[in-house]
Amino acid sequence: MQGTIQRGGQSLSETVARRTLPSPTLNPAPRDALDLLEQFGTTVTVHHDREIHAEGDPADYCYRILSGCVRTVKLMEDGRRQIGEFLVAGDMFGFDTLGTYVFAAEAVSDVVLRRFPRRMVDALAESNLGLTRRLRDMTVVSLQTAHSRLLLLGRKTASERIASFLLEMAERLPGRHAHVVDLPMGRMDVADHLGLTIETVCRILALLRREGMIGIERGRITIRDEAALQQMASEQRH
Amino acid sequence: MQGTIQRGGQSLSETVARRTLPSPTLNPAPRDALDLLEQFGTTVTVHHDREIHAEGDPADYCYRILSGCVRTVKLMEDGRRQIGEFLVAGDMFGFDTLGTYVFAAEAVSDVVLRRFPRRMVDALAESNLGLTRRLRDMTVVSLQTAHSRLLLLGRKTASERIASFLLEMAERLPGRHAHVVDLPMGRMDVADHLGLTIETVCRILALLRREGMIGIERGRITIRDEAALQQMASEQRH
DNA sequence: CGAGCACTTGAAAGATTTCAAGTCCAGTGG
DNA sequence: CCACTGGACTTGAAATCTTTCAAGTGCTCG
Repeated sequence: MQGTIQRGGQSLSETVARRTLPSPTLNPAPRDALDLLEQFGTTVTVHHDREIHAEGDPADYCYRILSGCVRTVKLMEDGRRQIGEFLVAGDMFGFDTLGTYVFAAEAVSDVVLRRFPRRMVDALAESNLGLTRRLRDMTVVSLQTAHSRLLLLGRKTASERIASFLLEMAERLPGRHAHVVDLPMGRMDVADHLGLTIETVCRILALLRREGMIGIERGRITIRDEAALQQMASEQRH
Repeated sequence: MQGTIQRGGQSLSETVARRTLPSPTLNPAPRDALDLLEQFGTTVTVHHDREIHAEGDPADYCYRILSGCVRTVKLMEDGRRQIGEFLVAGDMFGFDTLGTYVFAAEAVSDVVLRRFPRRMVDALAESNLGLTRRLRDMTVVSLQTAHSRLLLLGRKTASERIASFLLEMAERLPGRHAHVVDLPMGRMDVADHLGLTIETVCRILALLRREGMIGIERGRITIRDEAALQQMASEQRH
């Protein structure tokens, strides 16, 4: 047993704030097709451990993360939990969906989101090929990430999973130093992402610390020997 | 250690056979946008255990399976292997890719494929919104499937994985009787798909047999007590 | 200062894996 | 036609990795 869920989950505390367009130039020819969505977005804040959307909800909105960290969650009847991914500033979610969400999204930390009505996104995509392609590419990248995680969960050892995870977070989390990783999520979240128990996560981290590969201070990990970590991660051939 | 790979993997033994269009009606308004691809397809045969495409290959082709079974494979340096999914008649693959394939595709059994040049697919999608949407939906479904597998690999026990697998195959494999499952893949493939060893797969199957839930005869599994299997699979809440 | 929660660590229990033999066929060659 | 061989599949026993069960520790907050 693990993964007692503290789903707070009622309503978003919405700090609605309709944003003005970046620059009222004549033809702003967006660098990124996704910019087209911007004007239809609303900024909302979701607090730590609150639900953004539930699994099975009608998929009415898509989101881009402005700040903070989000987890996608699948739950089993008995409480076992799998966190599919952690999403951070710049990441988008809610686009890869047909009808209803197939997993919940929850705020790991306090989170600021840009929220877009799906019908807007769909309508825009209908008429804008660039956007359509962009959305498709995003989905494809997600799919490829998921496949890498299948390998991690199916075939890697606990140490390999932790090492992989730390390296991934070092790369993706915003931060001044690439070697200082401020983990927004707790150990339990890490465990439920890597298919381990919280105790195993702690023990392996302690092991890595004893080996001098990392430093640990209150929710902050310092990577001391990246090469050793990379070796331990046993990344895939390709 | 597991997963010694017998990748045969040189060339496709191509039984090229350009197909004529189904019916030369005036405006055949396809029921399925994917039918648009049909005329650009080539039929090829790939034999048992041969590679269809390697991981890292330039993604020049997409495929639809006409008959047989295909596995998608990710390999680690030391030979550990993860089979992402088994694909059967009607399934498509090679569409969810950007540039190069991120996993290999191999023929589990002798396989007949309809092969489409990617540049054709891309070109058609460029001008046909229906096709674009269809491709996107396919990718989304794949992504959702992958997320369910993350839960299976991350949180389910060996018995639960095997039960889930059997039920899934019973549903997806073509066959007269839904309760008679002719598995095209060997135990090792099952193991590498479910993140187990071949011995564990055997033992759990034997267990299910002793419990009267299934029958086993040479590559054929008979489902004797579907309800019990479903219970054992502990499917997700939603 | 005390409570509560997140995180650690230790020890025992368990689920799978690893190591080792078989068994069972299907196909081969005598 | 039938024994033989090799590969796939099974099964047993010991070894391991992780988990489970149990206590701490150490912050943070009230």
